[in-house]
Amino acid sequence: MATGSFSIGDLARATGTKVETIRYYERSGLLPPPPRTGGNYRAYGDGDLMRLGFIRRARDLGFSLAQVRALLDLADQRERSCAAVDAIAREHLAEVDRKLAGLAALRRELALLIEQCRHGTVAECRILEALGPG
Amino acid sequence: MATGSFSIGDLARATGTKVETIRYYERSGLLPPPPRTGGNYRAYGDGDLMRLGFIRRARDLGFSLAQVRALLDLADQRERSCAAVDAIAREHLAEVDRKLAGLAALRRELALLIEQCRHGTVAECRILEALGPG
DNA sequence: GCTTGACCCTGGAGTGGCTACAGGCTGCAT
DNA sequence: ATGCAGCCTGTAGCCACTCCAGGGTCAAGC
Repeated sequence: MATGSFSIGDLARATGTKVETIRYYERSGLLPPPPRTGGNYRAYGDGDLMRLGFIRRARDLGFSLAQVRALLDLADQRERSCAAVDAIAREHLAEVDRKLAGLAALRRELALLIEQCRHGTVAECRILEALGPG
Repeated sequence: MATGSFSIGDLARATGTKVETIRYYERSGLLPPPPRTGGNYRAYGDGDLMRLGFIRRARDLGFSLAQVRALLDLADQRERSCAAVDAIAREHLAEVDRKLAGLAALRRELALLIEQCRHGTVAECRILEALGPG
């Protein structure tokens, strides 16, 4: 038997999502528009809870909403090969690796800059110097 | 003697910035509105070249435009201690470290997920499973 | 039955940091 | 005179939300 329906606030609490974000996901087509109560409140069911949970976990792993949409679409075609799912995940991993490398390089430069600070006046500041006339 | 003035396109090429971005910086108050030619073209000088160079290098290091603004303001008060400059840089470094840690953790999780893919059908996909009912 | 307060609704605007038009003007070479 | 690159303004779009105003709804307490 189905668990009774619940409000957007309940869904928000259950998934750690803000109410506005849930409505935004609905506008974006990630969540289907749920039925409404007599007072025009959204009435969600367990399916929505699962779907939103999926979205949140994927978002926490850094997938874009477009990627999440693609993953959700794929999840519905249960007989297909999961190669496409794997491809999305691998592409995302590659992107994360690119970001990590960039951020690490940036960190090195930034640390070097800070190291050179001799704590004098602004006029002789090495940090501003390094950013300066280049 | 001053180098003659040059156009926004020249400034863009010299600094590797898009023309639209330069105009955006002007709107945002990061670059002062330059004098105009008879035909209403922006006429930049060497000072602008240096200032935009500074902005670009700071942006490349990941400073926000608000931080860049603060650094530029500080750079003008040449007699002050550069402690404030140091503080901005250190705060940014800390932020970069936070991002690095988060991204590294995310990478680990993502790699684990992908590793488990047995390349079967979507129905038995471990990736979707891991994102799923949780 | 009435009030209070928490919750829900819609629609619109704002965030950062650009980027991309559309529609028109300028400037220089041919 | 003509063509074309480059410049001008103003506006809208991107991502993924987040917040707000101005209202409607509902359950609990008195």
